[in-house]
Amino acid sequence: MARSAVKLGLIADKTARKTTFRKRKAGLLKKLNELQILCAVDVCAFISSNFDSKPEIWPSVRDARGMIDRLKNTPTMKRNTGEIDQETYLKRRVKKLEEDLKRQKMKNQRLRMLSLVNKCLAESDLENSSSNRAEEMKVLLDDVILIIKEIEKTASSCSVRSDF
Amino acid sequence: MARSAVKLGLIADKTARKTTFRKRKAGLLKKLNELQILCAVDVCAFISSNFDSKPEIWPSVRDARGMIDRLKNTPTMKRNTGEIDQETYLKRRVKKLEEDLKRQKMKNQRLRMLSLVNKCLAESDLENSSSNRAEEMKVLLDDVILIIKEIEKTASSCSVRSDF
DNA sequence: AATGCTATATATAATAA
DNA sequence: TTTATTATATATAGCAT
Repeated sequence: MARSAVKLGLIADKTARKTTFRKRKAGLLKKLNELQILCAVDVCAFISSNFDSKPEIWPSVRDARGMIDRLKNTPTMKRNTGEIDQETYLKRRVKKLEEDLKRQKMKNQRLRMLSLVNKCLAESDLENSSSNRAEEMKVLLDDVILIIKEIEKTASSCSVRSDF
Repeated sequence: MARSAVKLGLIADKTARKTTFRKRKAGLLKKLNELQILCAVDVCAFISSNFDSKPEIWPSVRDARGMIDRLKNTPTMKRNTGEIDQETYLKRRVKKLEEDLKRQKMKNQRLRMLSLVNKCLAESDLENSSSNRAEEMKVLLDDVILIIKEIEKTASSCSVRSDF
């Protein structure tokens, strides 16, 4: 994004790739930090590369915990109680929309769970096994369990939009 | 980053905050995507806010899997092939015990997950058998099972990191 | 290999529609 | 309220160190 525009594809030269990686990773982390502070939202990211010996995990484990709490408490969407004044055509359209939304919700939940498992793996792989870490690990696993239970409960209810 | 520089702090006005959030979230996801493609690294991020009803989770399941694979292959210690004095011998014993501990921890994790999967499957079979909800649930659980298998593989081939 | 330095490419804050 | 348009602020690609 400077002297010349770069095409979106793997950078062939390994040295150049590593340089770009280091610069962009730094930029990305800065942006994450800004987003978190400016907008009061929770953000969590992992960057795994063979340039760094350890994956970058951002922000701290403690903050990641807060993030998980928020995910746990994600509210189920209010039902749309709109009156039905049209015929079968409209009903079908509504039904289809609801199905799409449900599918999206399931997908999101799968992703949430994957992220959590990912987090567990990262912790157990990367942190050495001091007792504190083990304890934190257990808390994380408990969160996974809660979310799985939540999936079970909400499988029959509907939820809302996603951005993409 | 435009008409004026903004100070790094919570944006007071909620409307402005939301606008900034949406824009920056989009920018961030774009950067994540670019970093992943340009540098061939695995990236995983999520953003939880009360502007969006659902937490933003990035990237796809497929890429999250790749991420897990990479974490699995996190470099293990260099093996010292030199002479083995008493200290080295003891270090190895300690290391072995740590490995055993870790393996046990992974095993416990696996067992807990398996137990949950079984429970979910059982209840999923009992309820809502008329809809394809059960089918969706099974797809979800298949993911869990795959992850568990990966964990299992990791546990059986893991070694403890040497750098502390 | 890592860091410093610009010229450009992008991101985005303020504004308009 | 969201979306489009800019004027600026930032990020960063290519080099030099």
